[in-house]
Formats: sequence, C-alpha cells, structure tokens
Amino acid sequence: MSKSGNSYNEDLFYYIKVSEDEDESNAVEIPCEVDGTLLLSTLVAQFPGASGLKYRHPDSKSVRGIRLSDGKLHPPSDIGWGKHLYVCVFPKENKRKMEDVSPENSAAKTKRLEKKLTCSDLICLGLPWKSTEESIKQYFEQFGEVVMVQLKRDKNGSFKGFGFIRFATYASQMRALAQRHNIDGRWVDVRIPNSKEGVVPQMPCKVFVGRCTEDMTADDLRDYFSKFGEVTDVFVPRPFRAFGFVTFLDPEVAQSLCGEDHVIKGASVSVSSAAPKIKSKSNHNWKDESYSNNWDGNRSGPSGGSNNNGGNSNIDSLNMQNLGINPNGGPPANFNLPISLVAAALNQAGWGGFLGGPGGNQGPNNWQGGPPQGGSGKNWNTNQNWGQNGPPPSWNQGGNQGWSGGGGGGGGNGKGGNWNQGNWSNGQGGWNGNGGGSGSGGGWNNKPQT
DNA sequence: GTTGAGCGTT
Repeated sequence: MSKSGNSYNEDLFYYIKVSEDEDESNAVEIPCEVDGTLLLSTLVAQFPGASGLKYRHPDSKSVRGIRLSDGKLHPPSDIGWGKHLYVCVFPKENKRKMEDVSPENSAAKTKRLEKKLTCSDLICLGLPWKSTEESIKQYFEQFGEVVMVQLKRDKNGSFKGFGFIRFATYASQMRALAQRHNIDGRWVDVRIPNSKEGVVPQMPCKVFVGRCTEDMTADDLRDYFSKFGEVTDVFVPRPFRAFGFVTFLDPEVAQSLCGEDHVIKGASVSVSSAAPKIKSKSNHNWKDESYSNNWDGNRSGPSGGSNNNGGNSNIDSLNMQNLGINPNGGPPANFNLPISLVAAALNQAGWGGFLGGPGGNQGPNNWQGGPPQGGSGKNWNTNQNWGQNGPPPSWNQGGNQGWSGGGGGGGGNGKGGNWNQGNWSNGQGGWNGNGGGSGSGGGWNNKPQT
C-alpha cells in the first residue's frame, strides 16, 4: 500500500464511502473514475448484486438516488461526491450480497434472503478412484472457497466414485456448475443433487439484448456488460439478427439491467428479459416431430450438418428455448419431463436459484472424451473453451454455447447427438443460421474413460 | 485386488 517508489498513486483516485446499509461501520471506500463517475461495476465488485446508490441528504434528511446511465453513477452535484455515506441499492427485495450466501454469514438482516440464492450441496459424479477429500477440495477451490467435501464410501470404506461438495458462496457454486471438470483425466459431472426438493424459480441470469448492430460482436457485448457483473456467456447469432444474449453469473445483475437502454458502439441497444413474449399457440406437436426427426433420425454430433428444427415456432418450444432448453436439441429422455426436471436443468442452465428438482434424468452424464474435434469454433463461451473443458456438463446450459457459432464443430459421432445448435428463436421468429457449418473431424467421444 | 451409473448419516 505504499505509494513511494511505485507508479501506482492512489491519490489519483477519488474514493467515496459506500455501505451496504446506513451503518457507516460497514462502509468501504471505492474509487471513482477520472471523470468523476463511479462505475457500477466497481460498486458491484464490492457489493455484488447492487444496482445503484443512494444517500441521505444532510439538510433535507431525505434519501436521494444517484443518477445511473450507461453503467456509470454520477456524483450528486457539480462539486463531486462530497463526504456523504452512500448506501447501496439492491434490486427489489434482494438486499443481500451475492457473496454473502455462505452459511457462515448469517446476519439476521440477510437471513430471509438467503433462502433465495442459497448454496446447495453439489454432487460430483465420476470422480477418480484415487480421489481424496483433500484432492477434491483442492481442485474445486479454483472456483471459490470450499466448505465441505464428502466422498462416499461403502461399509468397507472403499470409495464409490462420487461425493458431495459445498461452496461458501453462490457465486462460486455457479462458476463450478457453469463448466465441465476434468479431474485427473476424468470428466466429472457436478450437479445439483436430485435429493434437493422444492423447485423455487428465481431470476434468469440471461438477458436479451435487442437492437444490436451488425458490428457488435460477442466480445463487444461481453466487454460492455462486464462492468455490471461477471458475464458467463454471450451469444450473438450469425448471420446477423440484431439481437444477442448475455448471461451473467448473478441473476440480480441480469434483472437490474432489464428495461434499460445502453449505448454500445454508438448504438442504443435495449436490454430485456430473455423470457419469451407469449404470442401464438399452436397445436403442432413438436414433441413428436423433434423426437423422431431430430433424435432418432439424427444422432450426429454437434453441428456438421442438418440443422434441424425446421420451423418449430410454437410456444412450447419457444418457452423451452428461452428457458435455456432446446426442445429440439435435448435428448429424448427429457422430452416428456415434468416441469420439475426442466427446473432442475435450469439450475445448470444459467438460471439462478433453482434448487434441483426431483427425478433422475438430468441429461447425459459422463460425456466421455473431449471436445469436438475439428472446426475452429471451439468456444462456447468466451471464458471456457471446448479444448479444455469439453462440452457442458448438462444438456444445454443456456442454449447458446455456440456449438456451431464459431464455425461448425466436427461432424461428430458422439452419443450426445444433436444437442443444441444454438437455435434460439426467442419468440421473434426462429433462426437457425448459425448451425450447419462444415466442420471436419470426428466427434467428441473418441476417448473413452476407463 | 476388480468397477464407472448413480444421488448423501457413517
């Protein structure tokens, strides 16, 4: 923290005092930008889930809100921020911090809210035989603090190959659920356990970004929206469709942006819920059609070919897709699942707050083998790379991994089949332009585990 | 001593 002998000079920054509540003892000093504004992302970094600021005016004693535009909080007067204590504003009733969901943090004021985005134990399937509590803990600590590891053993004490872990924070949990795990050469599935009861729908992490211009890339959207919170996925359909999807780690961040307009690359985009607008209802039986046409008929791996879902535009599929589930891409076993299973999937599909539903089928586990071979579009998410992580742990983590968005993966002969070719239709007419691709190379099941 | 879908008290 010494300023001397260091190019970093904290005097260059103006710090303002911010607290989660009006208790000044909880305050944290956070730095403004050189233009005097405070980035919402800076605020969120210290107070996850915060959507704005307010302060109590010393004279009027009333609470005043701080102006927010384009992710920047503006000082209340020409002379700047002054010495006020600024208090975070959280969306709706969620006056809690995302990182505070840990069982260790059980302040009374957050007690009620903990129920909403609380951590759950996670089951880890397919662990290497040689796993130990220590090794598993060590592995998962890359996602955040691990507060519990239990490896299951039989009466004789021999390891059964699975176990349970628990993170200290919901954010850590979501990070771990958001990707696949390779531990000692084995693909390990991490999921919400089926034993968790009570399906409590919460907020989606994904937002719809409308009025995109053609020059807006996924990276542009990521760069821009990252200032509001950690972005876990971005999807921009190609060919150009004038919209995109951005998925945040924190559903509260996602919701806080809904309804807002933002300027990106000089153009105004609109952020809204990724949930579909209910429009027409059709008696069309998509289940039969997609089941037979896509599943039984086409078990090639991702991309590579027929791009399926020829015009399923009824509401059921729209809903499914907007929930992060592609009815055409999912495995047959999931087609007639009750909503509880849909919710279970949503747990791992970018929605927050679902506490695993009952039932057994969460899609294929043990995706043996690595990522799709061939093709250049390995990124299903800018954070995550097929080359390292392989396909997602469950069947569709939000519909937009961009199987083929990056140029078509391999033709594939994997057992995963025709998962998800990014065919979001979002209620504005289906598009399927980014499927296909003419990737070469084999599937992603060519290296069975032992 | 082996094994590889699953769902937790021990």
